Amino acid sequence: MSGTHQGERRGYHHGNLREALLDAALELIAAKGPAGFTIAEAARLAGVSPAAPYRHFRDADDLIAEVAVRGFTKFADALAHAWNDGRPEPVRAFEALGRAYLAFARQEPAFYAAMFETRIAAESHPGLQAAGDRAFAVLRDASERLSAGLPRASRPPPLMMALHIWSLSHGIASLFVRGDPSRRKLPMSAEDLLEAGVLLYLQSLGLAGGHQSP
Amino acid sequence: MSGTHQGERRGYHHGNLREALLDAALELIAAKGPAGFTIAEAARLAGVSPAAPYRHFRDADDLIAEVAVRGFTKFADALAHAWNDGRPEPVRAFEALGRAYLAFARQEPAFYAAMFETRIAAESHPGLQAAGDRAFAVLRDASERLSAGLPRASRPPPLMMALHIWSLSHGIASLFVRGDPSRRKLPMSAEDLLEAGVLLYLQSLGLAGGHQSP
DNA sequence: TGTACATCAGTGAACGCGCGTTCACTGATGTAC
DNA sequence: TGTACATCAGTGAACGCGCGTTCACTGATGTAC
Repeated sequence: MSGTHQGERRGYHHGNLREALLDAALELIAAKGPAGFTIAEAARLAGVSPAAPYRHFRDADDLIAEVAVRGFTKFADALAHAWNDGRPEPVRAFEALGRAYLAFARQEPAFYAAMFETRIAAESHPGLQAAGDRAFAVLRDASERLSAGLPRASRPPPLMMALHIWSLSHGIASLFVRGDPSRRKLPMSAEDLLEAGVLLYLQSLGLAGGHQSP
Repeated sequence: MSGTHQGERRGYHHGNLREALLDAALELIAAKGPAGFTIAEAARLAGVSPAAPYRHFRDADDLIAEVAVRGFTKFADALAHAWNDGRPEPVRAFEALGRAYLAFARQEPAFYAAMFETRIAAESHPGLQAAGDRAFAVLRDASERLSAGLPRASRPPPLMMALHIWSLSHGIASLFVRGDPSRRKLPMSAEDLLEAGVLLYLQSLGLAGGHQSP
């Protein structure tokens, strides 16, 4: 994935500037937050004049939106892989999904920040809304599957269930996972906190019937 | 100089510049997000030269941290008022607490952003950590009260319970409540989403036993 | 196969801008006597 | 009560900086014939 790093100076034409700028943006966001990113510095990191990025992106928001789109795509893939179509067993797969959510926030803080901590209007960048929807769809599908195993009376709307789990995961990720100095300490790991929360939630629905999983 | 607010120009000395700068910061954060705030613009809004703020704040982070401290204080008050010491009845009071959480995020988006969407290190500003802790303590105390009413076997650690509710509330607030164009639409109100989530959660503990509250 | 030409992608210089920050200053306010 | 003086709080000019953005340009690449 690194793409362009070793001494393959290609002379006048960079050859892969678009990708190099997206990489640079990730690096800068990781180091200084989404607000610390500038087009000029990304160009410098890519070894290119400050005017060059304008051949590929309209402005900084356009570039960050593209980072967010790619982040959502990776995110959706990671969630789908963890859910694994409900195998080997829906409740366990659902817990794996939660762990994958936090793992992404932990391992890809720059993507996560571009996806959730910027104020770019989804309408202005067409693919963005769709990419976010694809990630959410994994959660919604998983919720539907879990819900289908319940007696009709105690069956909650799967969409609501997905929103609850997403909100809980995002809340834990943004309060406790990020490596920033401003985050506060937890008496347990974020993963354990989320898993306990999800288990209690499912328990109230009659799933995961009360056992404390080891 | 457009004059300050109502003709109370006090001449050379502003008289209340510190407060005026904090107000200006709130206004700017509300309009452009925490990243859009600058000392120079706050000075302009307060009708004062760009050097004046340095008599009161070391730099922009120092000012924003002070906004965050005041935000946490207001937030703690609002939560405590809603919880009302568990009256008239703990579960209902707990739901009121959740509504108060979202109401604050909705009505004071600038405070909320200063509190949760900036990257100021809590250690660098001494009062900040303490102010945040005071707000969280309301939630923790409420959780302790609820937990105390449970049979010892099914009693979860109150701290964990408070962290779950806080995370769920914060997740819903940051994903769905803010007035930004980037937020996505919900098929229900954020308040209803949170209330349903809290009820299901409490239900799993044996509280709020399964009834759908009107 | 070679050449002329079109298009593409990056250059480098320049500009205006707003910001952070410093400095010696000065008007206003408070206080000792 | 008046006056001298100290302290406080804001001024205004200045600086260096990095950013966004533009422009005519030019080297590199692709293609028609």
